[in-house]
Amino acid sequence: MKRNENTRSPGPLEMAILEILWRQGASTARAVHDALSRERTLAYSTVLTVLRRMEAKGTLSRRKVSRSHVYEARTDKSSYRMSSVSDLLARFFSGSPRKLIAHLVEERKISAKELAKIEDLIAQQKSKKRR
Amino acid sequence: MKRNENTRSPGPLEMAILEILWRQGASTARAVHDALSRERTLAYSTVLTVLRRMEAKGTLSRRKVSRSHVYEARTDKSSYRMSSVSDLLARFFSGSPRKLIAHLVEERKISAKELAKIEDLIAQQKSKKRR
DNA sequence: GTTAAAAAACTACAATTGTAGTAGTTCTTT
DNA sequence: AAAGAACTACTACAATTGTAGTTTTTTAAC
Repeated sequence: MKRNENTRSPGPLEMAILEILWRQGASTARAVHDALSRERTLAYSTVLTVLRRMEAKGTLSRRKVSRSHVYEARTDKSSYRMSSVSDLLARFFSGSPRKLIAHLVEERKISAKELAKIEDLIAQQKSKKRR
Repeated sequence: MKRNENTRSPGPLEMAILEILWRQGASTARAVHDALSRERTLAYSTVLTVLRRMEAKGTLSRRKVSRSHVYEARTDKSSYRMSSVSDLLARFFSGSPRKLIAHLVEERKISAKELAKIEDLIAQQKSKKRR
């Protein structure tokens, strides 16, 4: 296929696993499986396989701790969030944060209280800039 | 595999095709191929295959126009944008638009001029609410 | 030490996506 | 009508992802 310069985003199961690792920090396959099992039914070996693959791809790191392995996300949630926001900006708002904000205040119904908080935020930011 | 309740998001090529259809409206395979060719090199048959698949999946509709087919995105860009924003909110901002806005004003360097425009937007929204 | 439990590794398969070659149809233009 | 051009359809294959059974290895408990 020659799928060069791969930036394919994680599939749903991979994403769920990342989510878990972000939430509970470095975890064993068992712990990940347990967490996933709260939501859906999944064979333990399935989890192992996916963890192994993610490690192979570099998404996760793992280290041996006595009998088992402990997996950890290579990227923290905030980096991931950062690039997700960038993606969204690029894709739908010609890269302009302002346009996204406009979309949010116009399209989502935000309470007056929230709007006030937002105003505060911006005021703060403005004064921060001035200093 | 039994990949039930499929919400798998479009792959990069599919996404690029959607992008093109959104930009130029309903188009023939030829037109899509031409547009794609401006960016990368792709066999015409590749484009045809993907268009056919997207139609099969229901992402696109197509209708015969004389010799060729005209493909059209079943979902417009703004719906797509809407759900992308919802996704992002849910995934990283516990569903709160305010938190996303906070992230934007804090993490992205926004010029004073932009900040002012944003303030206007919010003021407007507030008065709209009052009415 | 032998056995049982826990974990990891190996193997396999189906669906999806990217990619393209090739064969068949249909329209246009002499 | 014959040729050629423009399209579509058919077929195939590799990589990725979801899914899980089976086998092997490791460790803990008799």
